[in-house]
Amino acid sequence: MSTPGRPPRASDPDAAPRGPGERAGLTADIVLAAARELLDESGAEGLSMRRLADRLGVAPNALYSHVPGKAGLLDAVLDSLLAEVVVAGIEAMGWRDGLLSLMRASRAMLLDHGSLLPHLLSRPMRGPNASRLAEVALGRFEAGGVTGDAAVEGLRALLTFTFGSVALEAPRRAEGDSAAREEAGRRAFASADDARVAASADALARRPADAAFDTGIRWLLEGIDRDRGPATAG
Amino acid sequence: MSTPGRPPRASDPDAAPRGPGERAGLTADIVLAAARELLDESGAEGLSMRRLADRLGVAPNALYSHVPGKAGLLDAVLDSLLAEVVVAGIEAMGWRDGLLSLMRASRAMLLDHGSLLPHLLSRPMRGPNASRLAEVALGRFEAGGVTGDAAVEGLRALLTFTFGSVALEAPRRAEGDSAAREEAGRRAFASADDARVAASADALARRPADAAFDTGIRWLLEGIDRDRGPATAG
DNA sequence: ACCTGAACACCGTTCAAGT
DNA sequence: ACCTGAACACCGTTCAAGT
Repeated sequence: MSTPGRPPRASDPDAAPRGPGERAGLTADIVLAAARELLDESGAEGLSMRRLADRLGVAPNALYSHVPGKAGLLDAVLDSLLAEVVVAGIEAMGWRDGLLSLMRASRAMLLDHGSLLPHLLSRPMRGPNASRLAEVALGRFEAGGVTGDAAVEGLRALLTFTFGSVALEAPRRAEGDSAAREEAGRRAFASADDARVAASADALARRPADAAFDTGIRWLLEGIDRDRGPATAG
Repeated sequence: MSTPGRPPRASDPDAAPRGPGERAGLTADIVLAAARELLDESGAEGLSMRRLADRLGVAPNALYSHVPGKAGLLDAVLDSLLAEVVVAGIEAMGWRDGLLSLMRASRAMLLDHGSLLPHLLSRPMRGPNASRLAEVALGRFEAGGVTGDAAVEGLRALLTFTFGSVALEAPRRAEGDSAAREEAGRRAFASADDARVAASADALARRPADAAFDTGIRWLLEGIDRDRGPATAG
């Protein structure tokens, strides 16, 4: 029971097949929304142009009327995810606590979409939400008396650690059966030829706790704080 | 003028085509060496099973007699690259300088093979050379009075920063015309709605100096040193 | 401008068969 | 045990053509 009027809507399974020239009613926003659905369901590996087109009920190449290509689509998906990174009341926190909270929130979002990290790392981050987050971070540095190039270098160090953390953890979270894998790792380390590795097999195989992330960020913030120069204490 | 004796060697273009059952003379080491050649020539993107088989003069599926699959092959390639990470005289250095040198050397190797980093991050590092490097690092921590779980946590923090650094820099080094891209980034940041981002456009667009890596590692080492407890100073 | 059909040039891996 | 031939189930993207 599809509606009698043409053209048929995209993704309507009852619709008669479209011929060339018949509109499917796609827009860039519809494509982006469907891409995010597909991403949440099956990760970045499952997000292909062909599967996306299939879901929208169009031919694969129809997407290229609304999106510049796969890389550009993933750029848009990533920026829409960055929009969800928000730390309420960050201005009321101390500057170091505020930056820690911001990195925690970014890490949490990225861990939820870990399969997208390779793309994030390989592309320049210039979307509006990346810019907004950088602005918030630079504002917190400023509140702590860190300005100019020092703030940019500090921010880069925090992001380096944050991205490294997600890059190491996301693939392990994506794999199921983590207990069995951890045990396999423990045995592999324990049987190594290297004495200290064998002795620390348990710790080496153990997945890092969230607290280890906080600790690393705090070490960096401490270093940034000290390099700011002791004269500026307020 | 190929040698009259059969079976023809792999990768000999003059050889007559082989039928099923005729040996090509492959071994796992030959496959690994050819994979490293292909990697150096065209990066991880150019390293496909089919291209590798083509180079060796065999059918694509012939590789599966010597290698468990592409992931296992890349594991072996990575471990063979880790074998080249060596810091001469590391025991004579202070423990912190030794660890900094080790991270620098690891970073340099990974930057030279940046296209392999996604695979490194997505797989557990359990090869013999990964183990050897972990042993060296744990030995340096021990020399500094950091032992047990604290040493493992410290090493993980250093690797998190190192991998993050390579993950952010390698894609940008792989792209040519870096001056033009940097200028494009500068303009994008300068025209952002966010005031601090626009004001720091130059610094944000600038590629990080090698010194920024050293600084981040030193901050982490300082934090590790302090958390070791002040009583153990030697 | 938006969409279809068909094609191009690839992937990694598996299965059956030959020696 | 080692290799070939053929196939499966995919990719992203481009080109020409239709309305």
